[in-house]
Amino acid sequence: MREGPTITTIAKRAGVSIASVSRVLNGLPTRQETVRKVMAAAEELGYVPNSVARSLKSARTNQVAFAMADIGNPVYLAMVREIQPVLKAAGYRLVLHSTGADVGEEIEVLRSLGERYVDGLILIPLRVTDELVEAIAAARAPVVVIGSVPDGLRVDNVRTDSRTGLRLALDHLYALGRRRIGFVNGPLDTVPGAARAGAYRDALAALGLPYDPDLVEIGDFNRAEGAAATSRLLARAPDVDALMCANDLIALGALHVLRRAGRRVPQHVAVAGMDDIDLAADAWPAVTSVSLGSAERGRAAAELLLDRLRDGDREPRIITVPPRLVVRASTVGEDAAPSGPADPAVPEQTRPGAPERTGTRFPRAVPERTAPGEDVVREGGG
Amino acid sequence: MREGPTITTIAKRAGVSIASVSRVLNGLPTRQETVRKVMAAAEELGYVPNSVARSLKSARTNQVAFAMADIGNPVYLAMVREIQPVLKAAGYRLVLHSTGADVGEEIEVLRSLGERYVDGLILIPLRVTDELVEAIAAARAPVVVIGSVPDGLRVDNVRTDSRTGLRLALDHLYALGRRRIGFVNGPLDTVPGAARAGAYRDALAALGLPYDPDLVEIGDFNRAEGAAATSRLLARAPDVDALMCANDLIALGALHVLRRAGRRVPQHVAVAGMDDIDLAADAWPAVTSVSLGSAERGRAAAELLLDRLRDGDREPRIITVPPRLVVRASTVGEDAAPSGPADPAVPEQTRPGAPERTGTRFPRAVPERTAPGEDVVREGGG
DNA sequence: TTGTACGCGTTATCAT
DNA sequence: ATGATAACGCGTACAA
Repeated sequence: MREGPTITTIAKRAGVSIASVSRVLNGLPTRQETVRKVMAAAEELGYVPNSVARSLKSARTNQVAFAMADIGNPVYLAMVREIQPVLKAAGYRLVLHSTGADVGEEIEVLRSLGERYVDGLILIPLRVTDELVEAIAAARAPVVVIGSVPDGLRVDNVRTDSRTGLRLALDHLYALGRRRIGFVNGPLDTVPGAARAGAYRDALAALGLPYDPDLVEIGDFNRAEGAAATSRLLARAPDVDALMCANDLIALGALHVLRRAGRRVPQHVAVAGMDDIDLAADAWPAVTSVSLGSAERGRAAAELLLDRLRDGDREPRIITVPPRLVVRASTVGEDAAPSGPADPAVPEQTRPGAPERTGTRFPRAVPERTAPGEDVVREGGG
Repeated sequence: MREGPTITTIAKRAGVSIASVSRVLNGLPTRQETVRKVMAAAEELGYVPNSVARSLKSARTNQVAFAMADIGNPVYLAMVREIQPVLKAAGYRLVLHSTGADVGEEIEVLRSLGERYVDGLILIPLRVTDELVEAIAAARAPVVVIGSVPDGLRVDNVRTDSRTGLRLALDHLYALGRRRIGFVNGPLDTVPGAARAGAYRDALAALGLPYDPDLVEIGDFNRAEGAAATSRLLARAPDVDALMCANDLIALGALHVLRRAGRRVPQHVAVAGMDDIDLAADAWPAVTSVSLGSAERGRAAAELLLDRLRDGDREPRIITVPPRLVVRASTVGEDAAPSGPADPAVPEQTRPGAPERTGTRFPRAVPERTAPGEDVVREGGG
């Protein structure tokens, strides 16, 4: 782990000037003999250009930051998995920031852009305060925000339409005959929480259903809190026949509680979630979910940022990823003998677009049929 | 997004030299009046020190890289979640590399350390080739390797003992009366795959059980391949009464296949996995798993690296995280009435150490009993 | 106490 | 074609 060689080292070794070394290394026109000597010296010394010095000179770091609340969240994880390869292909490294859903930390990340350690930032805030908006506007490097931001904030933006998404799910539940549709939401002071609360009311109104406060509960956007909130809701509204969950983790918690309470899903209570995370498809029964295109949003954000890094002066752009309802067993599953042969599997449907992914990642090679929805045939086995 | 101010800008504004600005900003003894002027100017201009220039001067970047196969893998994810806050607390940023389990990419990351964009690297290779070992030895920055490396390689190292871990699980299965214990392993050309293959044979021998090739199948370390491999194994050895899976994802795939095949878990076939990922505890039935301390290993690696960054000359250190068997319903679950009141919950046990985590993350506030293992009382309901 | 000047490693400009 | 030299922004001896 000795000191690394610099162009100066190479210059001495090759008996030329540092300028020549630089030219050779950068492929600028140089005499063959010089090229040979420099390359040889560089090879022998195991030269690797110092990216810090290069950054200082070029004012570019080839690094991009991604800041989200917690990488443990499947939605953010799905985004990172898309963002990383896109950036990598473009020659950028990824710096990860976990803000713990703390606005202060998000603002701190935005301020830190002044340190110039990255060329840009992809930010996905949970709560959008005035202070955050100011920080975004004052950012010293290009920023792409995933999520809704106030109109007038000139920033590249990737969003989805969770209102329409929730509407898709409620229409689906209604079409199945459900009329007592509960709603387990996340905190109202978060952007998604607030949006989904409004969307729920609107959707009910559009369907001609009354808004019943007893049918609404709030917990955090995770499985444990989702379970707790569902318990409270069940206690207050025992006649609920469907549960709309503000995200899939909440839905998984709901499934757990419903099973414990002896309620069959979907026979007694249909369950739908949002985000279409992998676990939703793998759950038992598989969870009907509104895909908000996490992966697509991640990719779009990365590409938007890369584009902006090429042309810093273009107008801010907004990309909207449409929601899709992915229907699975938790809303349309059917009864079956506990160990008997599978009933006709319920095909997974995607609306409104064409199906882009399946509810399961099992290869065709598996002998057993692994069509989505099959698990439901065992769910109610009692 | 105008050009950021530098110390030169501030110097002019405050009417002092750049040296004075630097002194003030670094808290060196300076006249009060000068301090005031400089701070005022810096404040007005919104000065933020340029980390690139600082790095060039100090030869430290305050960045650390973490390279693993795929952040989507729950084990690596658990590590990142531990590593990130530890590094952050020490003032380091995290640069993420996904190598896709490609040795070439891992070597590339090691070589790139010569670019000096990070102060150190935490690497978790899946396959350890001679070339990789050479690259580690020749690394231009401190490296901490998670996983087993050849003796004699002088590098900070965090490992676990998956052989003993697998032994714990097999002893457990044997104690439960299982004698036809199958093994669903990952690729043999990976370090964990090879180690576990040997451990399986050794453990069988120690227990006085014969080694039966029909009881062994190999797939990749994921759910889909685990399911496929399990299917093949079931076809070849229908009398299998226990399945040891080389990791939890494989175990989840096995659960799926067993359910489809009408085999009850654990009544007909007991299932055990490795890694103790969150999904193991949340599965249905909850999966008995050998914890290899992913989080602990991540934290240990981060701390080892930080320590090394403070003292680059100390001897390489090896930290071994002991495996623990976490017993859950997939091996010790019992029958119960499908919808009746819960049987005495099977307590989650941890061996050999004391229990450090529970099999569920539901809060006590949840009305229903949420003791670990409770799911098993409903599992066999058929 | 403060200012000048140099170096970190690279790229780019300008003579030669 | 090549070499000397000036930036990039910061920290720090050294001189004043």
